[in-house]
Amino acid sequence: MPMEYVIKCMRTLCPLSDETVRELLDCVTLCKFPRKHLLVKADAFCRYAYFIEKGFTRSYWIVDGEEITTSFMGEGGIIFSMDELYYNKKSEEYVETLEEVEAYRIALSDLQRLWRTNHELCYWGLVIHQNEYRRIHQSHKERLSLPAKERYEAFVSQFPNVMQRVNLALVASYLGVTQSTLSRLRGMHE
Amino acid sequence: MPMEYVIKCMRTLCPLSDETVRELLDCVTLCKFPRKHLLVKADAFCRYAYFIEKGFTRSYWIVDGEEITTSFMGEGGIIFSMDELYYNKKSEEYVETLEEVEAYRIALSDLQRLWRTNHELCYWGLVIHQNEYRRIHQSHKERLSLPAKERYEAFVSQFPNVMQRVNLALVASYLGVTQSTLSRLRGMHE
DNA sequence: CTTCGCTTTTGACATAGGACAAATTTAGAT
DNA sequence: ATCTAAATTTGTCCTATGTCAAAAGCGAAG
Repeated sequence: MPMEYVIKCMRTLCPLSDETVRELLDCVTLCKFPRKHLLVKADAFCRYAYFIEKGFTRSYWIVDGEEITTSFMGEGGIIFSMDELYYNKKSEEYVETLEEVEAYRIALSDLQRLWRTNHELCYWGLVIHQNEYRRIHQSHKERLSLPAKERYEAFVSQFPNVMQRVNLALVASYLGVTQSTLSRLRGMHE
Repeated sequence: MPMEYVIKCMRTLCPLSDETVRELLDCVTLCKFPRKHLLVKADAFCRYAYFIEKGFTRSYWIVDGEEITTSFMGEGGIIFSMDELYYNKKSEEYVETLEEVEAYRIALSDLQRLWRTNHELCYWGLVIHQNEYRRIHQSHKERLSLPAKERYEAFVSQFPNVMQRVNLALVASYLGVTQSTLSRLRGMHE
């Protein structure tokens, strides 16, 4: 059955009738991408969102030539350009695969249409936005109130597997410190 | 007509039929609050969301005795505790009025019910979450990539009227600097 | 097993912004 | 106008983190 894992994740968030799932499946194509593939490019339209069935990605900006990682996304997650989906503008962010990725692709126009016409999917969209909003709000708080070392520790306990799967520099830019500083931080205390 | 301004704002975000507006109005009560009133308290349930018709509020955390302002909200905005609305947990944040506020109050349970039963309102909920998510994501980027002075300048041009309406310390904690630093920053260059 | 390239660690020094306290300005009350 | 409390500015010193560059470490390809 296609989208098994993705659908399971969606159904943990809110109820979706079989009819709704069928509607969604009608709009979806399975794709495979190699490691280091750019799913979304800055300053371009991408036209699709991706439901990750397998693999791992990161989103980042380039500011003054520096990459700033803004999020990591794994199985069950959904990838898209906010600028494009919300405002029909070119993306400001990149999204790249960190491993080989299997994902279900959906046209942004279909996703928008489904949100407008199908209440269940609209509610699911609301719920993922709520969760994401809460998450980013929390990390905002941590950035304002915790010193770098504790932010690192919070990161490790929130994403225990990520440190093994990606290299230091990416996590450093996610935490808002330099790679050297992060290296020193984790050198301390064990 | 009640909720004139609020409804107008909502309708700039997405279409709402008169029937839907009536449904919403049925759940809503007008309230007035004095300056410095706590609309939402941390570590407590508040049970309501507020549509601001007139006035100005701020949300904040208290971390180690320090207040950290996380957002300002004015006319047309909606106030609620994420923890409570999303997860039925006690609020972690405070929300206080910075001026006299007129707001329409709705029970969180009614808001949740409306989102579940009324597609138009659910879609409106999705849109406000999209916008808020985009905004916080952007400010996250600024915090990671801009030095304090430029973040201050970005703040001033984004909320030109806020600096006049609130005192320095609140903006400082919003920007993640101390009051003295912010004072020095704006002293520079004019 | 050696080599080449990538990643991480370490070192020396520089600096933005923090902490704390005092001085000054501003704005309500009387 | 005057007094008082609150808000802002300023001074001094301090620390966490940045910058830049060099040195290790490590893993895949020959």
